[in-house]
Amino acid sequence: MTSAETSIVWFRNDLRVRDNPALAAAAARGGPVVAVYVLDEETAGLRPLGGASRWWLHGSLERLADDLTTLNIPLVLRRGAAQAVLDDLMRSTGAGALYWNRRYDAAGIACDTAIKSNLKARGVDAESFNGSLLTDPWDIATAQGGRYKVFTPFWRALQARSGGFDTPLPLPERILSGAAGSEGDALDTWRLQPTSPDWAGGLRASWQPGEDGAREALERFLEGAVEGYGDNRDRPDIKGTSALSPHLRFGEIGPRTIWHAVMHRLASAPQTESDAMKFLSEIAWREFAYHLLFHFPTLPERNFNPKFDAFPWREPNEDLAAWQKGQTGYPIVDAGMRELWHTGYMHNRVRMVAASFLTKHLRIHWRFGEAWFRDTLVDADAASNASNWQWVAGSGADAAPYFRIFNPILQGEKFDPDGAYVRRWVRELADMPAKYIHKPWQAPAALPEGTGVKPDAAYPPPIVDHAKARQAALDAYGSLKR
DNA sequence: TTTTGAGTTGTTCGA
DNA sequence: GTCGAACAACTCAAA
Repeated sequence: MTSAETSIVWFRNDLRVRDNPALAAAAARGGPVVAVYVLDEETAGLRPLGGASRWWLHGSLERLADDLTTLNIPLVLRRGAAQAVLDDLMRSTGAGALYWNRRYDAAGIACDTAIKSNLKARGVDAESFNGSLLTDPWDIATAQGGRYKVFTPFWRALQARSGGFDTPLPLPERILSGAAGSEGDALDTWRLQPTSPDWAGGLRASWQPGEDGAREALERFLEGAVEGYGDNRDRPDIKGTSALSPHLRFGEIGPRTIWHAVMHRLASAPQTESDAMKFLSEIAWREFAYHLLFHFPTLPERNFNPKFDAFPWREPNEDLAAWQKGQTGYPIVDAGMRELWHTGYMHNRVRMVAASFLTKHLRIHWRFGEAWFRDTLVDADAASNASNWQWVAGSGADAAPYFRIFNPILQGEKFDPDGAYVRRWVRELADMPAKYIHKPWQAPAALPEGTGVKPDAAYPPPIVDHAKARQAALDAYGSLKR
């Protein structure tokens, strides 16, 4: 192995140049480095990217290509089955090493394992790293060596290991150039962005994909909203969260960078400790989701709790469409679903209410909600999306007791007290008095001039009655016991 | 092996 | 309006 040999870094969900272990390892070898991103829509079992994710990916790859250029590293874009694409690239560049950061879904693991054993058999240096988690899922185990199924003990175990989290890696030195044989596609030919119709206007206005956007979001959060996070995080009418989720999803920032930045901030602002730890526990929920996905690979498709296989779900019908379009007649639910459609994002509190509404009030299987979120969320993440949907539905790990059914009216009144969030996303209700904003069907027919439902855009009546739907859900869950 | 304490995010009812 | 209890058992994690 000579130092002049080319190394390849296979980028996946780690679209950053800082704190990127695979890139750092390639740079450390001393020879030229080629970066590759493979749009793999062929390997069996890999889930296709949703529309919002494709939009984000386009922007993120553009930024990554720029950042890599400053390091003298070309980003090669190739389309096809990863194994074949990488074989071809290894041959044409004469590379002697291939490095990547791990993924943890079943199909991804199978694909990577096959590629690695192939390369090793040919004497190529193939190595994988942890680029997206505080610790690999197999590094956290119960006292008996098992996997955690309850969050709180997992969180305690994770904190106990926090001294062992790797320090974020610095930006690599500028690389020796000279890689040849690395032609690829032009990004535009992948058509990741919508054209006709162009539905991405709201996404463009809301987000800045890429590593710079990720670091700016973290800095903004640590200078501002982290203080008071514990309470404000539940308020969709307040900018009380970090909005880092899509950046984490694509690996534009890693959890170790976040962990260390929070700890650094705590050193100078100890009064924010409980807020900061609350925030880190949310990062830990993401870790927990990956822990679950790794140890229970069927999490995205099958009930974690098999008892739920007998649950009497209703067939998805026009109620599913009403939910997707934000036309349920429950303002907090509809505001969330419309925020999602417009921006590719929904506030976490509202996600819970909307998900509870689909699975409990409408009794539609969580996998339809999971699929919709996967297509429309810019932060759609196989582990978090599946484990959170199952948590809400009651079939997941550490799930809420089944009788815990969110009341969409109370949730609205509690967490959007003035109705500002509803008013923003449900324009029909913009002039509705706060008293009725979360239950407009109770508003008197004759409201003062200029208030109430705008006549030109009727807001639908509730598609189900809360009390009746709640009872029906309780009865359905009760049937599982027998 | 057995025991014990605990478990993200809530709602409703009645006093 | 406020408050505590009931809602159900069950599984997990650790001693």
